[in-house]
Amino acid sequence: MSIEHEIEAVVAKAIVEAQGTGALPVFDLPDVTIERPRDMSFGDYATPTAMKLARLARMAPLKIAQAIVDHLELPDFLIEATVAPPGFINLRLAEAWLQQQVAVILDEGMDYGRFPRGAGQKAQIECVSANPTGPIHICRIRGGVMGDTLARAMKAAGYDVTLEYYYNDAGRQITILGESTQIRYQQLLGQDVALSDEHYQGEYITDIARELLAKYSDALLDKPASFFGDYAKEQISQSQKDSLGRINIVFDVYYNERSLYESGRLQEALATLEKRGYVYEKENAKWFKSTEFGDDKDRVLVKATGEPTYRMPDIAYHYHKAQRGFDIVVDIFGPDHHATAPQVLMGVEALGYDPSFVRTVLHQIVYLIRDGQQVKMSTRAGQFVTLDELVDEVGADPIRYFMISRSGNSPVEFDMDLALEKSDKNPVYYIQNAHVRCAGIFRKWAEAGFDPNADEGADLSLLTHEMELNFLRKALALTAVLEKIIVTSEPHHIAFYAYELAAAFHPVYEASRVLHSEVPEPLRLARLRFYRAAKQLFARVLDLMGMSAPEVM
RNA sequence: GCCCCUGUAGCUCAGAGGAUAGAGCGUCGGCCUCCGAAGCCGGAAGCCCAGGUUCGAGUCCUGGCAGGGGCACCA
Repeated sequence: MSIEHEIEAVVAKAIVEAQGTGALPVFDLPDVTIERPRDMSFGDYATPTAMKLARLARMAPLKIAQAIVDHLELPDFLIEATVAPPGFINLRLAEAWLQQQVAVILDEGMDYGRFPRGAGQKAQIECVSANPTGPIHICRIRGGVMGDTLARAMKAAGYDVTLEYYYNDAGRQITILGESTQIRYQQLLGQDVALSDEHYQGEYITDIARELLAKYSDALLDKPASFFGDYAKEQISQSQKDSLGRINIVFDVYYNERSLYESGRLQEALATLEKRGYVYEKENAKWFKSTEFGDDKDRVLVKATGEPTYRMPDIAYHYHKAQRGFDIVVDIFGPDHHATAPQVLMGVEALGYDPSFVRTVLHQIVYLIRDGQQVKMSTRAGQFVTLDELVDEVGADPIRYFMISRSGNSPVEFDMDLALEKSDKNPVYYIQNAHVRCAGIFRKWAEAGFDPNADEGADLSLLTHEMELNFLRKALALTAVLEKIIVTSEPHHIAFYAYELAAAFHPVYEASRVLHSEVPEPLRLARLRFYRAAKQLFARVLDLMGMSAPEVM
């Protein structure tokens, strides 16, 4: 449990106690909220509960606050509770307990900040879900990083998380892919054929055709376009997986649309919708009465040609998600899917499920900036920067960081020049440098011939520097940050947290020296312990972001 | 026309209904004889407009204004 929740419980208990002694009138307890005061001088935590209770209790907020404080049983981690106008209760952490966080961080290691919110719950996060027709667009990569980061937070909260990628491996797009590859293949063999505007123009198609030529020479000339489509699809899908792996995104499940047909789930979903009376025929097409769920017009499920629209498998897929028993499903959609997301939920509802287990997370576009200019991209026209190129150019860490460095509701400007910058201007370096600086201390310490584990059992009560304590206060906030990410489905909070943690660290590093000659020995060892914990914490936080924690840069 | 997102410092953005609205970049000014200055410290500078809800609104509601995205029997 986060410390905030522990404090909530303590305050709630005090209110009940106060009601028991008659210091407060009896009323139903509303939620107690705990926050960090703006001004640190007020304390470490605060609650505005007394002000919220004023109406219920018909008392002055200050009096309520005082009554609560009078009945407060301070746990060992709190040293002081005070009342401040207009009715805040401010709470202060015990310094000795704070110092012990160093030991806790080292004890818990890569589990630091864990909490059991999701224990026993199955969660699914769906993201990227790009079709295997070309390199993944940078916007989808954003969704992927958001999804993976959210998955890491949810795992820290004990959820059993399935990271899932849904893709269309049948239908029109694959047909066009096959034709494009076939035409390139024929061209390589000197035939006079040309791509139409509809075909994929990218160089990667020619690469695949070249591969086929090398493997099979001209033996494929009589193969149908579908052969080329299947081959290209496999190649592209594999390279998508490889590319995503390079930025530490590994999906647990690749769910393909074709399986919805093969398993009969799509047909079943459609039949169920029909049975429930949400489907009608018009102009030879089957329409979904989405207006009954608030849509502004009904939508086609099955075209006049007999082919389902993309909407039908989407609904069937979510039908299956519901059947698979996930307690929480998170769908991450880019700007091109904002409008269709609600329709899927309407489908789920029409199928008889409460759609509230599905949370849709929307995000805005990504602009790629190079030399101060926006790089224009178009998949079909073959103009794009691929994920591989991006990784080659700036590395995985900046991609991971910048993709979650903004709220999903804001666009991301991915500045490749900034990503490469090796200075405090680049938040990626700024954060990782904190880890590097810690590593440097231990490297120097070992090089000087000292016992590398000399800090074991150090006296942590010597860590009295205000900046050290500030860093530990920040460390303590990790659980609350993770919880906020899960509650709001907004993974960007971890990026801001990491930066703030680094910003709390660097002043310590400047002020609280370890290896300098004038530092007394017990203090040196305590500080060494502190930096060991700091290093561990940065490794933990970087891992939560899917980033590396380098020893040197 | 309808739907979604966004208007916070010169720029890019945080801000879970609470106290004096926070960062980064830029700008101005300080700090290296010992662990990475790849860093630290300090200054100036801001909530689109109008109503409403609330003890309390950057935050919630309504209406404007402005910008972005989307409204296919494409995915």
